Amino acid sequence: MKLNFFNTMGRSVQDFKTLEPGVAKLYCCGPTVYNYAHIGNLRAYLFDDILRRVLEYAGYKVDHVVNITDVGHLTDDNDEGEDKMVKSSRETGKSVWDIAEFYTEAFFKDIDSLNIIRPTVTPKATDHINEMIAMIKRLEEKGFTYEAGGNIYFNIDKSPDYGKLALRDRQDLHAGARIKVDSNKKNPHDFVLWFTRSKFEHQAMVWDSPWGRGYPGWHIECSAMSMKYLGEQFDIHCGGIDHISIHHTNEIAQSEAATGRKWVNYWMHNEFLIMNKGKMAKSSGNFLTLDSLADDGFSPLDYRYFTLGGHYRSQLQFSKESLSAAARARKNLFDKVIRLKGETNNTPSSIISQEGQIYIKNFQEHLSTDLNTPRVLGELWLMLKDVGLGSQDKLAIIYEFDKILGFNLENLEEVEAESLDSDILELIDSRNNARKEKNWEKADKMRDILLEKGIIIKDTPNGTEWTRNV
RNA sequence: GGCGCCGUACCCAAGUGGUAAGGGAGAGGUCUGCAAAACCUUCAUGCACCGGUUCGAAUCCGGUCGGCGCCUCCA
Repeated sequence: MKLNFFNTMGRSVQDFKTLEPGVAKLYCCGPTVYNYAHIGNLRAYLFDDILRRVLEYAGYKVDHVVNITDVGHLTDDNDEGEDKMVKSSRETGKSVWDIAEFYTEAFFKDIDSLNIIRPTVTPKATDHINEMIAMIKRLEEKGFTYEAGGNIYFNIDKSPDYGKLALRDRQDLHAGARIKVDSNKKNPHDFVLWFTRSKFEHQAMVWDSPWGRGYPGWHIECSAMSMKYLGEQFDIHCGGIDHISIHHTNEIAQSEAATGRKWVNYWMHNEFLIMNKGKMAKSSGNFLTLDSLADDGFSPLDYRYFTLGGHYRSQLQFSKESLSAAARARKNLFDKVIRLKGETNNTPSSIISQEGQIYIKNFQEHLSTDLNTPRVLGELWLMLKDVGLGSQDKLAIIYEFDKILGFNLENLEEVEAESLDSDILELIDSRNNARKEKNWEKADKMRDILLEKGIIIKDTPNGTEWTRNV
């Protein structure tokens, strides 16, 4: 299966070829673990998951690395801002290390509940300080750094093609548009590799280094850890669209300066989730977590379905209304799968018919054309409505699609008929007696009573069924 | 100030030169004592607006209006 992805480097859809045949090396920027991930953050990891699944579907062995940033960085846009980890620590009374551990666990819990396949490696920044120091030394030896005011800076004027990812000329850069430029910098866009003299007090995490006790700049961790786990060159680097101009630009500058050659072949960036006419952001309080969605009765898989309905490179409009639509669609899909399992005695076709193969072919085309998951969902519904297709074929095709969609439909089971309280069973019994007597008024009244107790009644030709009103 | 993206039905959202996918909601119907579920049918002569190119434009070009993002940590 041939894959084509939009590469931010070059801004075009390009054929995907790996450096090493059959192996795809993928690095995705991960979370800073000072707070819960909000659903906008999670959109990025859902995108990573689709990408990873498609690569595996296409036959690649995937080395998937996601960093855990447990070193704090700037909180916000004013000079009085403090380290995020320190801030969280102060507010909760826990140590920065406990904060990091707590939110790292929360992150894994979130991605597990979204059916995101765990990355092959999830390195923590604090476990790789030595690798970062080694890389800074390498840059220092090659003359890309300078020391000023106690900090070590990367000199972007030594990188001729600085800004190539962001498509910007140095001259166009308007530094300090919103913040004061660090007066230690030779070029306003130089960035810190190692801090020893932070303007922020109470830096809780510090390490010894050749330049003094301090802590690393933000960008260096991704360069150091990706190279450790994937090598000095690898295939794909992804992250949010906001990373293009600064973080990834700086990662490229320092990585290629260190090795003297091209670092990453494909750059893939996901767009933002938009809520209330603006991006979801922790700092503005304009954000929701998976848990807060659960409070409104949404399952994590509802959110997974929702994000699949939009293309990863388009902003996605979030609202309770749009999520409800996705939740409804997801439920309809699951119901349909359960019914198909019943009809086929849980036996999908081992060989899909000629007509069915068309859907598989379209499915693959949609994915190989820059991961068009909205079209995959469209294809799925067309297939399900196709009267010329047998149930066993449909089930087999669904399972094929689900390798990417990731709803774990093969293991989907009808909710076990839990034992009901005897008083509810009695109500159902007596309602059926009322129905036999054609006492509809009484029967309807009892149905209302059951509904109040959270039981939905369905009278089918095979008898009365009930489900819990979830 | 610089850079980038976007504007498609009630909502979400595909489609980037050949005559508007899909989902949700809504409407009508079959079935049912009624309901629910299921199934069927229906739902944009038009893609912000104005010009232009073309046999043909939601799609390309120019302009106008509106929205979002980045240039600061940030998915």
